[in-house]
Amino acid sequence: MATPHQTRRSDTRHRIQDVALKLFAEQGYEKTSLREIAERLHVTKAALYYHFKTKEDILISISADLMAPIDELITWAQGQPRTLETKQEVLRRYCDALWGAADLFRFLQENQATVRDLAIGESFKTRIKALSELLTEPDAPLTAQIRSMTALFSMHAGMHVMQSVEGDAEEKRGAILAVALDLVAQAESDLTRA
Amino acid sequence: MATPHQTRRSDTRHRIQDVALKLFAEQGYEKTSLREIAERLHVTKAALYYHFKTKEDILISISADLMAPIDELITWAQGQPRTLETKQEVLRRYCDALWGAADLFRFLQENQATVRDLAIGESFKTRIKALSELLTEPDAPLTAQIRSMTALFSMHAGMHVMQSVEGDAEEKRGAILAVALDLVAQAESDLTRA
Amino acid sequence: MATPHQTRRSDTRHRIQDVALKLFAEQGYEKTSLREIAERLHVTKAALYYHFKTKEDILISISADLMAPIDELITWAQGQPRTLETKQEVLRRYCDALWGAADLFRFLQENQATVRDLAIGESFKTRIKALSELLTEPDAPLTAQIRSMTALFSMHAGMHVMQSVEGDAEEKRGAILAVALDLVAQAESDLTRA
Amino acid sequence: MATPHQTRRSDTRHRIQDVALKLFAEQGYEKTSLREIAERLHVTKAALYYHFKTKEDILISISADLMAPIDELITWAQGQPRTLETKQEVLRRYCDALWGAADLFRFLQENQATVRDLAIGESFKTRIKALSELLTEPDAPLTAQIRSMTALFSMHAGMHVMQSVEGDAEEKRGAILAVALDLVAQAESDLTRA
DNA sequence: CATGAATGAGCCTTCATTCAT
DNA sequence: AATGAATGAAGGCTCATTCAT
Repeated sequence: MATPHQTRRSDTRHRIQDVALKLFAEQGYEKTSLREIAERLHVTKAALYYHFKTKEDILISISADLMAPIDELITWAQGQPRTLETKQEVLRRYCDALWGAADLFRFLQENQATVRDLAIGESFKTRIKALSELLTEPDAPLTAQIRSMTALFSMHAGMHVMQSVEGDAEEKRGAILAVALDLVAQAESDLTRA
Repeated sequence: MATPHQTRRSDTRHRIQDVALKLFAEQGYEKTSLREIAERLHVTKAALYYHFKTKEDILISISADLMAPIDELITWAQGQPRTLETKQEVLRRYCDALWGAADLFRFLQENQATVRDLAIGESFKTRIKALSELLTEPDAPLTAQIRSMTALFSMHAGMHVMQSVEGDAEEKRGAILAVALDLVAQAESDLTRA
Repeated sequence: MATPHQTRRSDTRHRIQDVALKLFAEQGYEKTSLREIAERLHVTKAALYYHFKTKEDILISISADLMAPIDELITWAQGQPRTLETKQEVLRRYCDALWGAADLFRFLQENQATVRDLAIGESFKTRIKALSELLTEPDAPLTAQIRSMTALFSMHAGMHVMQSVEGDAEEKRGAILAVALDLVAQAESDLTRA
Repeated sequence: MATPHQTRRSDTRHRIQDVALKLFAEQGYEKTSLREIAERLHVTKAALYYHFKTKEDILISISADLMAPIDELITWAQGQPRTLETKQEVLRRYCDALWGAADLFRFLQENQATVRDLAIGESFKTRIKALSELLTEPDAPLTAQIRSMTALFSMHAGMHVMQSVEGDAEEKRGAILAVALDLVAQAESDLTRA
């Protein structure tokens, strides 16, 4: 039973984030103007600036919130032995994280050119690198490395691309994960074979 | 034996296309202004409008030129039996096409949000769909379909992402292709197993 | 024996005035935003509006406080005989007043365009006029009038400009005053010569 | 008989400069918006940006044009012996330059706070310093230095302030110059006396 | 084949100010 | 005595596009 105050307190702030992310994901970052965001919320542009310093700041705040699970995942994984089982658990958890913040990740993937010179670009790149380092060793055979990276990226691609394929969403997600798990397993056997 | 006129005529046109594609790929479509393109070529913005009707038209013309190999590939494949061998040859040729027009495909991948409501968006989507239909059957098990799509998209991703992995470019390209070929092979055996 | 309340009450008010004057003098009136003033004081903009009706009102209140000595000087001088000795004493006292409220006068001089359509513009102009009438007669020869005005303005200019000249601050101030005193003396002899 | 082309060619550019300087001088730099300038010229804001890169650029271009005589004066004077006669000639010419670009100098004086962090601020400061070095020696007695600087600044002040004094404009200008000339003469005799 | 000049729409951002609490 | 939230107006600037020459 939250007090009305507390509830309303950051209400607008959250609504801005929600609408912004929705529009950013739907239309792209540059094509979404602050005017549009403001209008959807029935506030003025200036109101946005009360809550956020800049347009980019809105995005940063969204990312900071939604990226947290990824960070936790990375931290957790770094404390685990680098076994196949760990790697597969990383993928499973990453899959959850991805689907849990689908809009943000869709945005990140579809706006790479834009994101590249925004602050969150570097921040995202860093996480991807950390993840890929958890899945593969720098001295592994090339093919193994590529299988691992493919496992990672197939999940990114899978989120939006597979919409053309018919089937239940949950089922598809499961299948995507299964393929990814298979890929790291193969990568692992590349290692022993080499 | 082209007339000097003809030669010079397409010269500027081509230079515009080259510079535009370079900038589109480097900075993104929206962040590249016609002013910038014109300045690099030491002509005025108005000159661009002599050669192209709109900004988008520049992109369309580039795409029309560079997409031709893909169309040929699709046409060729549609006349072949849908065997594993054909599918793998599709991937091999697609790999060539991708690396042959790397800037364009990099652009397409990094500007999806933008491209989506440009004419070339639909045009590209159509080709991807045609390709994926060549690689997989709609009634195939989900996992097989996903493996095929992953084969396709891993090559897209591979173009830029693998730059962080050390190794000779040609070698990496070979490895990426090998993994993709392997994926369709697995997809094929999913079929027989089902 | 001020009550604690009273003491604290004017505390914030004064701090606002201090910070505002400092920033106005440093950066100019328009380039100093209320946000900036508020931030320096670790209060909100709205707090400023508790103490002052408008931005201009802050300036007016500052000016009202710091201009008092000038008013006293004028009142005093108007009761004196219009001798050279009086005029020189006016300059001496004006010099004190100027240095005593250096920030304000620096602000007034460096923001003339702005000040012109603020209330204090007129108020300042009135005082300058009063002062100049104390130093010179309307029917005096042109040169005499100019010497008197120059005496006045040289002190304004002197405050900031002479910082490039090396030397002890007090010494410079003395020299500036000396030159000014000399100028009115010359103005006076212009009179008798005419 | 200029060709219509040549005449019209930079017509707009010049008209922008004229209107801008007029408004800058009348209202101040910050209080003059590009919208206002554009409206007076019956063009759009964007047209201004065709001719000038930024608002500040308009000012810079104006200053570059109107400051030329000052630069010439400085160059000339630096090639002359540093006699009293030279110094007085400097003042005479400076007086001409000042009245010839009265709007610009009025602007500079009334917008010092603003000008300070504009490019032309430094540029103006440099010239003033050059001029003052022509009029006075760094090792001269303080009073002499102040008299020289006062000579210089009295002319600045004189341009606008003396409007309150009645009398023919030309006559007033002559008187102001006379007082200034007198001041450097006195500065010079301070030297020999010391 | 290309330019010079201009436009209209729109963008992000900042500001002084208000008002209920 | 002060704040949190919001507003309306405006500002400088950039962009794709047009058109007469």
